[in-house]
Amino acid sequence: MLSKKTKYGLKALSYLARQDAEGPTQIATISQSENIPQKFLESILLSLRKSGFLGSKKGKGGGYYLLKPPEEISISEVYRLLEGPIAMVPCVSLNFYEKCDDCPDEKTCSVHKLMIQVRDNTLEILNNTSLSDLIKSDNYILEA
Amino acid sequence: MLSKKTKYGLKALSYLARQDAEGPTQIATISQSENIPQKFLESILLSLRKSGFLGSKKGKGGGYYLLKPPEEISISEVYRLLEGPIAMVPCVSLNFYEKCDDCPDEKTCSVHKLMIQVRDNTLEILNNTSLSDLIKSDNYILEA
DNA sequence: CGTTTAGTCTACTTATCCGATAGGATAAAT
DNA sequence: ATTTATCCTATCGGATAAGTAGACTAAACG
Repeated sequence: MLSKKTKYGLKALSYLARQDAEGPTQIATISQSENIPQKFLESILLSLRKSGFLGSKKGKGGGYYLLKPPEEISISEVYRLLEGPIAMVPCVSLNFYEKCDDCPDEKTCSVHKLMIQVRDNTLEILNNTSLSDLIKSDNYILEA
Repeated sequence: MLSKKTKYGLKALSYLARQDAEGPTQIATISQSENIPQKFLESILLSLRKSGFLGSKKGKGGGYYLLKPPEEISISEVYRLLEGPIAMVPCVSLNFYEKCDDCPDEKTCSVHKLMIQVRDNTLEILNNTSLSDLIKSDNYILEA
């Protein structure tokens, strides 16, 4: 399940991408437009800033803005920051690998192999979808 | 993230599938072989039985056994029972649909569209993988 | 300067769920 | 009747998610 944090983060980024070069957008504006609790959104935008996705300006006329063009922001990066591993199980995670307590041998684990497939497919989508794809009205990268 | 419950459930089913027609297998046996806490496994097997995946026999010589051949047990069904929705977000779930609190309109939600893609891809894998695929040494249904 | 504006930071609350355990009830075999 | 093994209900601790409170800092602007 996708956390609200990630969902809100993606919606906020989409909102900013749609504003394009309109200058900084305030938290309150995004919060109201996207129905996201303001205080919660604050912390999300903060971590997006600390990871280099967003810039910010304080004081009057301040707010948040994208640091890179939407085309260069891959959803998989945002996902990993806000949600954590893309893999459904730590033992198949590329960036957050952890060995299972059970499973003496990953190679013979039936679940392991299945989850690698799921990971690869999800990764394919998230890697190849950018923020600019998200704000297109039709954003399917693969045919249904 | 896949819950331990689902992971344990899949491993237990795989174990049973490998036993084939050896008669009922006891919880304790599976528990020890697969390193799954016995009491926890009990409740998992119980719900797998109540949903028609497993049969059971009480008393001496009792245990659990598959009610259908492994080829006919789709992983997506097991997943839905133990884990719940396959979709990462309730508003794109086929079997557990729920409207989002935010989002006035799903059609214009950027996250919604992305999550449909992820769901379809994951579904494709889980629907087309059976328990018999899980216990094969090489069980990739799609080329890497 | 000082006031307003808006982001920054720390800490906390609250609720829910996951993983696991306890202990007795039930039913089958011998 | 006794043993074996599943069935069932209840419970518990810890982790995490979602959201809130409140004080702090910095920029603009008169």
